Amino acid sequence: MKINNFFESFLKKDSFFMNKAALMPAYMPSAVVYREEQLQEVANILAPALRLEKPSNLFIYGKTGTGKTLAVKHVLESMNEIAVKNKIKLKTVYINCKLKRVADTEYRLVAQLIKDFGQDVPSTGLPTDELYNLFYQLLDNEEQLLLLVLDEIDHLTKKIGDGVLYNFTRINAELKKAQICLLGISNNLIFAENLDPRVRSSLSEEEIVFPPYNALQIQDILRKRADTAFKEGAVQSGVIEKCSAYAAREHGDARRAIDLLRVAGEVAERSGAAEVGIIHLDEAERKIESDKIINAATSQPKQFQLVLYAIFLISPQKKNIFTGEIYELYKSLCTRSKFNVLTQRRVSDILAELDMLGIINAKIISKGRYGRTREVALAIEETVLFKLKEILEKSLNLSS
DNA sequence: AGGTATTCACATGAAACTATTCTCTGAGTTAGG
DNA sequence: TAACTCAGAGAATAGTTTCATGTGAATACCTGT
Repeated sequence: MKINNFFESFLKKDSFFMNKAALMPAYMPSAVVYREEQLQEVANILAPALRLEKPSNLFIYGKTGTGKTLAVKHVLESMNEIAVKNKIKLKTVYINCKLKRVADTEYRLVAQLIKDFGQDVPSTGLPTDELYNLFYQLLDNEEQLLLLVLDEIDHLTKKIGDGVLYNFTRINAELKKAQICLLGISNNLIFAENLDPRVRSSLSEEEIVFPPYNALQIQDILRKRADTAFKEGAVQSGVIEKCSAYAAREHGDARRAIDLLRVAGEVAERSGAAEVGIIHLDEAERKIESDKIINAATSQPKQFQLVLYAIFLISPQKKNIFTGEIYELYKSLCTRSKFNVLTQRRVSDILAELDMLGIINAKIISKGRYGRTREVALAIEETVLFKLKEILEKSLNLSS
């Protein structure tokens, strides 16, 4: 009954949101603003594709939330439109290499490509070169040009090296009828430096850098999104300004600003406030931070959680913890709760990964005569720590 | 005192192994003609 | 004889282990003054 009442009043109370999708990460606005220059450049470079001449391979750099993906998708879309209208055999494929279990290995990348050509391949069991062969056949059975966008390409090479890219750059030589043009997108500005020189030179025949947005631009972007997302008058004045100031201070990350605004809206709505105010922004920022960390921690495998839990246990007494101490405690935790014990080698890697996730701060120090080790400290707030600790205890079902 | 050499406690790298998931193949089995 | 079943071989992948090598600076050990 109580629940019923709750839903009733939930329905009656009208939401701030008109179209929340406009603040979701997947949203594609109809126009890209403040990226005209880059947009034009991309278009210039890719335009020959419409005449079925292979454009230069293109490489796009820029930090997160600078509109790279958006701009490229826009260009692709309009090229597709024109290609369809004029019956040009141009095919564009967009692949995000970061997506786990979709395109984060060589095999899966090619499998994904084949899928885009309308064929299905098993997720495992076949040799990789068979996939390549199938892909060649599909591609080469008619005269066409493939525009292949590899988003977050740095993740791919970090994980499996640049051999794949080398293969792709060489494909053209083997194709008879079709042509393939590569377009890489990377968040990492120095990504190409540790790439095979051959790959680098052929991959980045052209390069475009996307600069961060400045505060005013973010503000404008934000306001446009907010206009579609929120109902009239739902957002207090000053909120958008503050929100964009936050994001600009970081590094001009528009996505973060948009997330922040959406979460602030949700927070405000849940707390029953009359409109979205500046207080909600602060809370939203905290919530995003803590959600991110809790999410990261709980989605890790059990062994990671055990290591993390060991750190939790030691941290109240000591500020700087060393690998050895963590490992000892971890070992006893394992035996006590009947998990198998991993080697110190592995735990060392796990610590490095926890550091990457931003859950701990690990610094490698030398204690001179007393060896070299990681100096580990927790990187999370008290409140989050408590919550996380509880969750871990439950999921590992150990207490005390 | 000043300079080298040691030494610790891990870090870092490479290769190999394990378990799981999946396909493909061919031998053996079954059922229908 | 065609269709079916099922075990075994081969792949891809994630997570580890094993073995080998690297490393920064506090100490131990010299050395000459």
